[in-house]
Amino acid sequence: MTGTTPRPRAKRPPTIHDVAAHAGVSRGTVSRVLQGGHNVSPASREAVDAAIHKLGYVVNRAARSLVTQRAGSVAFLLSETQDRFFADPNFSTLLRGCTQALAAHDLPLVLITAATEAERRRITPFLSAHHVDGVLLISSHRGNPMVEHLHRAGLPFVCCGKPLGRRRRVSYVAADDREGAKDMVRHLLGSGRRRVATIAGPQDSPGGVERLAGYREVLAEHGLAVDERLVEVGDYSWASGEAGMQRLLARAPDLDAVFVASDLMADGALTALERTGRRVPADVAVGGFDDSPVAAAAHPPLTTMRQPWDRISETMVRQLLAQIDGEGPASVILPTELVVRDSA
Amino acid sequence: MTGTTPRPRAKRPPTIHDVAAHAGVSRGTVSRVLQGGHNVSPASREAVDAAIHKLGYVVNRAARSLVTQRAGSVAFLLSETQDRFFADPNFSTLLRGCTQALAAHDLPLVLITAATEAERRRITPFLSAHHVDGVLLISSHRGNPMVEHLHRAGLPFVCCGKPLGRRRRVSYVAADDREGAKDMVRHLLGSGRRRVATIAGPQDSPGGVERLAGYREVLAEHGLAVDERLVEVGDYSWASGEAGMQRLLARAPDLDAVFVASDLMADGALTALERTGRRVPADVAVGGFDDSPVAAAAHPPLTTMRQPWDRISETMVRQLLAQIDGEGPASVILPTELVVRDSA
DNA sequence: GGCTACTGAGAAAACGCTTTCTCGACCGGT
DNA sequence: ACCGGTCGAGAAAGCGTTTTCTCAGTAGCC
Repeated sequence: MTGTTPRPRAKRPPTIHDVAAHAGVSRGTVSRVLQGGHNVSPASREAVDAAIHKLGYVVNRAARSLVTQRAGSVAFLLSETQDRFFADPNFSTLLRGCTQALAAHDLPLVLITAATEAERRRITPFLSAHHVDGVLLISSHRGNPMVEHLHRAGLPFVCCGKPLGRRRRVSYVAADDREGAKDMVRHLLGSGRRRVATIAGPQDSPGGVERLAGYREVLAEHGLAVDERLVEVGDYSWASGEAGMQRLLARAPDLDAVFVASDLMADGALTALERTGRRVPADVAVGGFDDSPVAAAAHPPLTTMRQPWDRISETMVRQLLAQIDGEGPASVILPTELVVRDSA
Repeated sequence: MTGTTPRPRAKRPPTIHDVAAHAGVSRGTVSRVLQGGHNVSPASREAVDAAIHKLGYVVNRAARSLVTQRAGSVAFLLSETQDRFFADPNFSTLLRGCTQALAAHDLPLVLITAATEAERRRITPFLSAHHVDGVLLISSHRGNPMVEHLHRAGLPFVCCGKPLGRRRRVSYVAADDREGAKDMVRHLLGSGRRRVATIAGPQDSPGGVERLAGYREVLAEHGLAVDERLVEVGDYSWASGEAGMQRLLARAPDLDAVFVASDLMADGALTALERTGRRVPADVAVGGFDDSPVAAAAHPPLTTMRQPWDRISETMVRQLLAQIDGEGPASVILPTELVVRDSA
């Protein structure tokens, strides 16, 4: 299986010392140039730049970290049940966005999972020891212990989604779930539907709570009493959407629209509707949430609510960098966008 | 600024020096204990352990890196077109698996994307400077420049999937695409089908090539001539599956089975089949590949081929660590598993 | 001309750790 | 007693940066 081929053992990369020697200046001067160079004459700067280029010098981040007391990297911390997030296309979009936003600042992204208690124990020292300069916290379920951990460790962090814990003054960036839900329900009502049901998300997640609240608000706004038989709660999974729809149909066969808090659940709901012979959107209009790939692939394609993931990731990174630079926590809520397809 | 400014000295985390003082030994002894401690008496070891625990000491990785000349982290390098991978559930599984396998070795995973030329230019110095100890390379399209880059940088790396470049002796871990495809086609033939078509993956990806080769092999094995009208090539996307199926049906309306090289394409194919009134599996049997979430959610649920992602990630990490420890490159091919559902 | 003020750049002190190197202590064998 | 050998542990030399601190040189200003 293994033939031992001597891998070309890389010769030591050049150090600041080599650059200094080549440029005929001291190490300190090279460092000053590296830092953007105040107190450096144009001649020196030029000589140093030339030497850097010629030797292919790259700063040694470990050495820099040691003296600056900064890690020079940021963690992307998944403290949610893994499957829920890793399987979620939104997660991928967010991860990609954060990676790229950080890359622009020359900050590598360190991926950390902390779903189980064992994992949390393992990473806690890592975080307290400030092996990263800050944390992008992907989690939202109520009472997440990481929020408290991070706060105590004095580590800057920004949550994705409004945290449901009791601690206030936590920095977070979120889509406007409530407004998004309201827009979607208004859209359903706008097409003349009057018996609008909902399949909400889990009530220990901010999205689940807010989207349901938005649903109720709009019904009230339109003078429609909320009929609790029209409300189901799922867990964002396909199966829970299908099951929820079945229960709704059993309790309220006359419903003519349903707002589902995730596309995956909505796709499940479509299956349940189809099985009972109902046509979408003719008999029942269906509105999803997320604009995930499954929405476009559904039968019929789902009308849904797009979350601004690009802006969310970008904003999270901006907020985190601001905190690392000493600013206080802040929260940002970004608007969602209605995507009209065939289902409503 | 002449007087002593009473700067609120942020309390530094404890260093090896503090531990040594507490334990009444020298710094060297503490370090020896940290390294697993040879040449340390039980008494000293105990004293040091107690001090570490009491002070909550955590090693400073930057300082360690500086002296050991090791980064103490590993990169997960996505050098594929981002969308193709970030949207892929397999990618998430792989990423999660690698993160956890590395965590067991106390190695943080650094996520890096290098899809565009600009990004590649940005990360090349990072890699050549050995800011990571090794790379898990997620890419496969032909002639990926990163393979050459990494080799030149003398950085250990393991590819996910067999690289198609000309350089040999590259370490890689892959699912047995060819055997998997063969098993699936055999399964289709086993249910009595005789006009088995295929929608292959892109022919610049190893999976695409191998799965198509497996298809051809099994047909030959059964004494069936390969009818080129039964072969379509897609790009793994839903849309390309739908379009491919349409073209197949136009060219060969009598086909009674189709082996599709990805579940997403297979789902698209189902839609195309449904539109022409064909029933699955009664009229046409459909076999997918990947066992992605969409497979279970499809109508009907897809029979598919599961890739052993857990074992793949685990094996990749093991191979990488071996290389970092000086061993030569090696390649491992892992078997796939048929998942029978309703579509075939 | 004698101050101060500023600029550019070298010398050197950290930063926290690993790893020699050295040395004393202790052991058994002659 | 003497001697090679082993073992435990302190002293100290770095690892490659950044950041003082210092100082020579040069203006600027009365």
